[in-house]
Amino acid sequence: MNFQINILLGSDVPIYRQIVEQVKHAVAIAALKEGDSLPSIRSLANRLVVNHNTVAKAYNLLVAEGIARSEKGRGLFIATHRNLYSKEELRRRFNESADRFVGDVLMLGFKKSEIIEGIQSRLADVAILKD
Amino acid sequence: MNFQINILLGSDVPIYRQIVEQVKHAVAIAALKEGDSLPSIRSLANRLVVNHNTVAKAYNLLVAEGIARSEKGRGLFIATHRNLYSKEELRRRFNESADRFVGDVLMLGFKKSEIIEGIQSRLADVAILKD
Amino acid sequence: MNFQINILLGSDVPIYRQIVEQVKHAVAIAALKEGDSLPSIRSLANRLVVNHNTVAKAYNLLVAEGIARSEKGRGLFIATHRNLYSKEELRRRFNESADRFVGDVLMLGFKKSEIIEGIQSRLADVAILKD
Amino acid sequence: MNFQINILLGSDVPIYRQIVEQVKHAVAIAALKEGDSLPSIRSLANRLVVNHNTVAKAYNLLVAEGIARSEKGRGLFIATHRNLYSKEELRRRFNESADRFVGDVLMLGFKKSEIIEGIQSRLADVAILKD
DNA sequence: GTGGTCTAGACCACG
DNA sequence: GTGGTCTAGACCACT
Repeated sequence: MNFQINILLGSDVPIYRQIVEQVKHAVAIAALKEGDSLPSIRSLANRLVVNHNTVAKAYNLLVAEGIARSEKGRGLFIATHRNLYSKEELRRRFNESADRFVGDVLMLGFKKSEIIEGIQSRLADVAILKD
Repeated sequence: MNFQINILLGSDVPIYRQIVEQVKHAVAIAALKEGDSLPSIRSLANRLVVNHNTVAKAYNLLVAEGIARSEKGRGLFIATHRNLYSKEELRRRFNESADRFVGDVLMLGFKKSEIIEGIQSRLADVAILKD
Repeated sequence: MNFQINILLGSDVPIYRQIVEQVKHAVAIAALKEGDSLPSIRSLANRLVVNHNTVAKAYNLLVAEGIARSEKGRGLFIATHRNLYSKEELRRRFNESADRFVGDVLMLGFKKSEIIEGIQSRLADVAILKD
Repeated sequence: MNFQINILLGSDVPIYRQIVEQVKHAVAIAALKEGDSLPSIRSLANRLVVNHNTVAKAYNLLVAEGIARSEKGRGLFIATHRNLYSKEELRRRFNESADRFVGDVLMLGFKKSEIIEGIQSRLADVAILKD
């Protein structure tokens, strides 16, 4: 299973949301498919060196959102894939993120060409991606 | 002066950050230029219907980042641009912003090509500026 | 951990700055090292008998200057040192600090030689450190 | 009369205190002697490009501290010279300023030798000084 | 428990 | 009028 979770401790986005979003992303790019199992709470908490309550919170959210389902005593499994957001919602979120990014780096003094190049370079580092 | 601040209450991004980002954006698109004055803390607080400390916090941040300068008893003004950060720090901050952005939008399911296009489109807005 | 903060109420230098300066000083003389935790906002506020927001403001400044890093729900820690500022900015800040200091003590009537001697004597305290 | 006042607008020490301290300093180094006249409020305010109330406040303080005396319709004159501070007070103030300066620049990463050199260089720029 | 955000309201210093 | 500091107390998110 080519599925991996990495968290940033210093980030402003909480750890449990990082986990949720990374699972969502893995589902979106089909790195995780229906029926695939997720690591156990304790093993993942152990691996990420975070409190197991944090992982539990993320898993609860995934279940609440219908992305995963829990089977008592067996673990967590990916549920049927559904489209998670509407097109408009996706575009709105994209623009929100993009505008913050652009504002930040423009104020740092980066030029347009440098911004494009920089993004391309960071994208190149990302391993598993369609396109 | 065609400069306006609007905030979204109930957003997950704190009010003071919304203010900071909008001022940054205004500077980036040259709606605010060196020497321009910002609305007074209390008048802006009044207009946005938030507490004046919230505006003060935003303004403090702008001062800390070298974007504005404060003159006691006179008000806040857009500062002359100076190269505050070292090359490494600039790169670090760029990567931090870029990784956050890339992480966010990849999780939303956008593809590399879409991300590049999206950024280019958002950058078009700031055509007035360098590069 | 031989680290203690004491404040003078009624001083003309604000409480939050006293805290910032004492933490900086502790780091300078290596009484605080990378990874060391700072007292929690509320416990320090309690101990100093000041409002927790005042401590929070001091801690925010330390984070902004890259001296500390905050981990939500865990506490504040001394950050790894990084070269935050550009050469020009470092020089500018040095000169700013130096000019303020020189101005202050010249106005007190100290002579050049006394100033140099005085600084050397204060620097002796931080003998543990570089150079 | 080799007496000059220069103010820093961006400083954290208020303009009126800068004026007071510079007059005190001039008295301390005998650039101003008993009976010397000070510039008129309006002329000084004009020269420094500050509000004349600010100059008036400074002059009031100088009179209140017994450093100057006002003669109605004629202007302000330096009063008899007295020692302004006790030795202990002077030393305490020196150390306070020195410690803040040292703390600041050490945190900026400057080394002891650089600090001494830097101070010497800034002192060299100061024009009128005994020693 | 931790830090982060916000409000309401006060007082001060400066111009 | 301006910004700066501080208090008291609330609520939230995270671990």
